[in-house]
Parts: sequence; C-alpha cells; structure tokens
Amino acid sequence: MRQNEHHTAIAELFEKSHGPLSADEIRSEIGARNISLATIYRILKKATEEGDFKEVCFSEGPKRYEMSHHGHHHHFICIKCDRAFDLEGCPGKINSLAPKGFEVQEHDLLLKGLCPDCVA
Amino acid sequence: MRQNEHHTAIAELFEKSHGPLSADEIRSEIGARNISLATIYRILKKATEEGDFKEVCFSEGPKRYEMSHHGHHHHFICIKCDRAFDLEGCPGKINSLAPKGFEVQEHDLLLKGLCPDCVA
DNA sequence: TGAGTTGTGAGAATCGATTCTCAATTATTA
DNA sequence: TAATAATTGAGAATCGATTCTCACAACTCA
Repeated sequence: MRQNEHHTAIAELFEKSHGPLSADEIRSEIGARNISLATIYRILKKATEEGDFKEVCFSEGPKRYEMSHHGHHHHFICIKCDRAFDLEGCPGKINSLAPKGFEVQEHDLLLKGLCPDCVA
Repeated sequence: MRQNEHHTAIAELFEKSHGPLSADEIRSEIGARNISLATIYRILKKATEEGDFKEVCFSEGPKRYEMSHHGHHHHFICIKCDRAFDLEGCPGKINSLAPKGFEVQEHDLLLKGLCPDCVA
C-alpha cells in the first residue's frame, strides 16, 4: 500500500469506528501484517499536521486519533476494555467554571465506566 | 527527614497549593537538595494506597497528586506555565451525556487556557 | 529501462515518567 | 552501645509510547 491508500484506509476505519483509535488499535484493525507501526505514526503525524486527523489525549494510555471534521464532542472510555466512544452533545456553561482572571480556551470532558459490551 | 516528616511536608504543600502537584513540582517546592525524586514517589505511592493522597491524571504531562479529602471538583491547566488549578463546582447532568447501555462511574472535566499570571 | 525520488518495514534508539538497586545513613531495640 | 531494621539518595534500569535509521522496495518519468 502507498501513503494515500494508508491514509484512506485509516480514514475509513475512523468513519466506521465508535470513537477515536490509537496507533495500536489502528494496526490491529488494519492487520499487523499489512502495515508497520512506524508507518501508522508517520501517516497520523502528517495527517494531523495537515488538519485531516485530530489528536485526542486521555489521562491514561496512548494518544488516539479521529477525523477532524467531527464537531465539538466528548468521549466515554470503558475502564474494562479500554475502548473510547464518541458522545454527542456538550453541557453548556462549562467554561464559566473558571474564576475571573482565567482565560479558558477549550475544555475536555471524559466519562468513564463500562461500555454496553462490558456491562453485559 | 523521616518518612512522616516527608509526608507532612508534602501534605502542607498541597494545602497551600492552587491545585494538584506533580512529583517534580513537589521536589522543586520542597527544594531539590532535601529530598530525592525516588523518595517523593515512594511517599506518594504509599499515601495514595492508604487513601491520603489522590492521583490526578491529565491528558498530557506527569501524574499530579492532591489531598484526597477534597470534594468532587475539576481542574484548569495553564497551557503556558503548565500549572494546574482547582476549580470549584461541577455542572450537573454531565453523566447523562452517555447513551443508554453505558454505565457511567465517574467523569473528568478539564479546562485549558491561560491562568491569571500568564494572561497578564 | 534506468536514474533519481519517495515510501516502507523492522528493529534500534529515544523520550519522559517512574521504579529499582544498593551502599550509606539513621532509627530502633536489646 | 552493638546489632538489627528501616529509610534514604543517586543513579541505573525499566516502562510504554513514539521516533529514528537504514537498507530495500516501489514509484516517477525521461
């Protein structure tokens, strides 16, 4: 596969994914024999710089990535299977939690618990 | 200093701090000549296990710690000086962002931007 | 086709954070 | 006090994540 194909394959993965994926998750999904981690990181870095993909950092674990054209949203992470899920919506007024003097530029919200698969 | 004194010194740091501190920040505050990182990590680990201190993980950077007797609250992190600050309050209903089937156990909220010192 | 360019895999190297090792120090106990 | 036990600092070792290296393979296009 060539760079563009890799890029496309990863973008397709994102589109059908429940949430952001880590380099390692991408590798497992694509199939370890078909792409090396180094290449995945190269694609991710390039696409992130170009604005196609977006980094999503959680408090623990590796960085994850998603398509950057998603609107503002938050995530749920399963404490059992470690998968991340997109959540729709965002409670307003979050930024007003900061006292005067602080200049809020963005906020992250992460819910943790069990995903439907792991609840069962 | 002996273990209890270290513990006490760190707890006092927390009490007068604006927010959670990393091992390295604790070291700078206490004074590098008086305590080694290894010892700080030892104290932090022990006190965390015993429930005195609590880990606070942000998406980037090292773990930070705070007194565990603080009530539920969130944090602000300054993108310039990297310091973390406690925020009071929490918008309710956050957990209801998760769709049916998800079992929410906790949530983290992090505001990012410039602290008063760095705005100036 | 062939010279030059670009992309690749595999594994080594690096990164920051944290933990481990171990000899030296300090406390505790008999 | 002497023997024993616990704690410490300094730096080495380790950790998972990511980046780098480099020989090789696959493109480009004249």
